Amino acid sequence: MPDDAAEAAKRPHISDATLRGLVGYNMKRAFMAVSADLARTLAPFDLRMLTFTALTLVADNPGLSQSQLAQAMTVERPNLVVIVDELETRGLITRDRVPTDRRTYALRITVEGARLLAGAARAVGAHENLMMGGLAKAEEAALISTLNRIEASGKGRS
Amino acid sequence: MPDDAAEAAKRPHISDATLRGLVGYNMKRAFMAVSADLARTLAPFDLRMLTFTALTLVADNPGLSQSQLAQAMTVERPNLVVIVDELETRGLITRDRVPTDRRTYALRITVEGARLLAGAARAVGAHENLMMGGLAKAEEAALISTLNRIEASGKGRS
DNA sequence: TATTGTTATACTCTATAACTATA
DNA sequence: TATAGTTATAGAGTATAACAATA
Repeated sequence: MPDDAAEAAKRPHISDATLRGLVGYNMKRAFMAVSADLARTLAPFDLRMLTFTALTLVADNPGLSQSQLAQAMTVERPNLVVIVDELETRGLITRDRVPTDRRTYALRITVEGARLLAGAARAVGAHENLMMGGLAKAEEAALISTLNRIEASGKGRS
Repeated sequence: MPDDAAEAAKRPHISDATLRGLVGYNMKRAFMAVSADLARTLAPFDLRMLTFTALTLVADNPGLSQSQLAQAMTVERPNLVVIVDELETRGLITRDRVPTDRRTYALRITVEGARLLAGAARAVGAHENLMMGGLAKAEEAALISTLNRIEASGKGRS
C-alpha cells in the first residue's frame, strides 16, 4: 500500500476527474489557453490583452474619462493609469483636459492608434476563428450567453 | 465635434459591443467573477485556487511526483515548489523520497489534509451551485464540453 | 465632502535560466 | 546525457491606502 508511488510513477495520466466536474477549473484552463494564444497574436503589434481592450474601448467611446474606462474594464483606477500612460506615450491615444470638469481627462484614439488597432483587430479576429473554429455559430453564441450569465451571478455576490 | 467629451461624461454606459463579440473577452470577465468568488470561498480554509487544486490532485493520485503534478496543473515546476512547500509545511501533504528513483518525491495527502479538503470541497461545491445556479444541467455540461474543446484548440497552437 | 487622477506599495501568478543530485 | 527538484529572478496583473487638484 505504501508502494503507490511506484504505480503513480508509471501511470502516464494523472486523473483530474474530480476537478473536471467544476466549471471554474475548466474555465481557467480554457482561458489560459486562449489568453496565451492571444498574447502571441498581439505581440507583433506590441499590444497585450489589456492595452488592446483599452484601445478598442477608447475607439468606440471617444472622449470617455479614465474612470469610465476603468469601470468598463473592471480594472482599479490606479492600474489603469499605467495602461493609459503607455498608449499615450506611444501616440496611440490623446489625453485632453475637459473644460467643464478640469479633474477629468478625455481619451481619444489617434490616427496612428486607429491604424494599429485596425490591424490588431483583424489579427484578433483570425485568432478567434482558429481558437473557436471547432464551434458552430449557435454554439459560440450559446457560450457567450452562458458566460455572461455567470459573470452576472458573480456581480451579485461581490 | 470636439465636444464629444461632454456627451461621454453624461453617458452612463460605455459601449463594449465590439469586444462582446469576442469569446476571449467574455471568458475573461466570467472567469474573473468566478475566481474572485472562489477566492472568497477558499479564504476561510486558508487555501487559494492553486493550493486547492494541488490538494485535490494529490488526494486523487496518491504517490504522484511533483513533475506529474506540475504537468497536470499546467504550472511550471519552479512555481509548483512553493505550492508544495506550503502544503507540506502546513501538514496537509507529505513529501517522501522514492527508493526506486531517489530524485523524485512521492506526494500524499495527510489525514489533516483530507479533513481540510473535505470541508473546502463542500464549500467549493456550494460556490459552484451559486455561480452556476442560473444554468440548466444540460447547459452546464455543454459549457464544460465547449470549454474543453477550446482548451484543446489552444494546445494545438502552443 | 466627494471625485479624478496619481503615487507608492504589495501580493499573486506566471516564466526562464541555471544549479544539484540523481539516473 | 537527461530528468527531478530547486533557487533566484523578473514580469505581468491585481488590490489598497493615501495624496493633490478640482468639484
